[in-house]
Amino acid sequence: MKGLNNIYNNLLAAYGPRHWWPAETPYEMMLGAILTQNTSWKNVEKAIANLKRQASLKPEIIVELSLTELAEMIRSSGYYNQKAQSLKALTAWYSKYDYDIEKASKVDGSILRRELLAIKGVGPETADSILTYALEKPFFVVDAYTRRILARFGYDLETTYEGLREQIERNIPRELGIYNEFHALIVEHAKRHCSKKPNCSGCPLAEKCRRIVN
DNA sequence: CGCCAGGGCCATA
DNA sequence: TATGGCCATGGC
Repeated sequence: MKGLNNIYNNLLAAYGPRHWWPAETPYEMMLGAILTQNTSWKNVEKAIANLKRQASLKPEIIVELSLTELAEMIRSSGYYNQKAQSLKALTAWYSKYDYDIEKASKVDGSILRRELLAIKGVGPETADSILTYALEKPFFVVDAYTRRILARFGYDLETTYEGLREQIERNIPRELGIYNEFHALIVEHAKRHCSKKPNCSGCPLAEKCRRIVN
């Protein structure tokens, strides 16, 4: 992936540091990762606002809620029955560490990743988001935007999730800060200039990035 | 009306 | 391993 670092630097220059993830606490970040699955962030914000109002967004309160109550609070995020169960399962996992992100972070990253992937409703993207943005373990977060943008710029990409993640990780410095910003910048850029329809007209970086890659 | 949004699970071949 | 159906709201 020739020039991937250069692509990153151009995105950073264009948009500045994003300082992700948009959440006040690690627990809020983790729930947000579930809620945003295949769902616009706008719909997630309403769900999070409800959880703050009605459960103070505390795991000790979430565990006491019935599935029906929880589902109703997150209704706006879609798939609310499945996601309510996923939030419960994730919270149950977190309880092993006494709802303490510092305790969880003491565990090796690859072990945490296996634990997260064992939770029903947590797939590779959600796991890597939680690892990077809550647990501070660097695993590059691959989402639909990542694949679309890199393909649009002209890279030849691995087809599987793990394949693409490792391909990217081989081509940028293995640093938490880089992983954190790069993924956030990709989302920012995609929302503005990389819709599903291949419309690169109007994208301020399209030409430059294609030159870097080719 | 259809398409899309910061996926993942499950059944099937 | 790679498709296909399913989950579901809200914005456009």
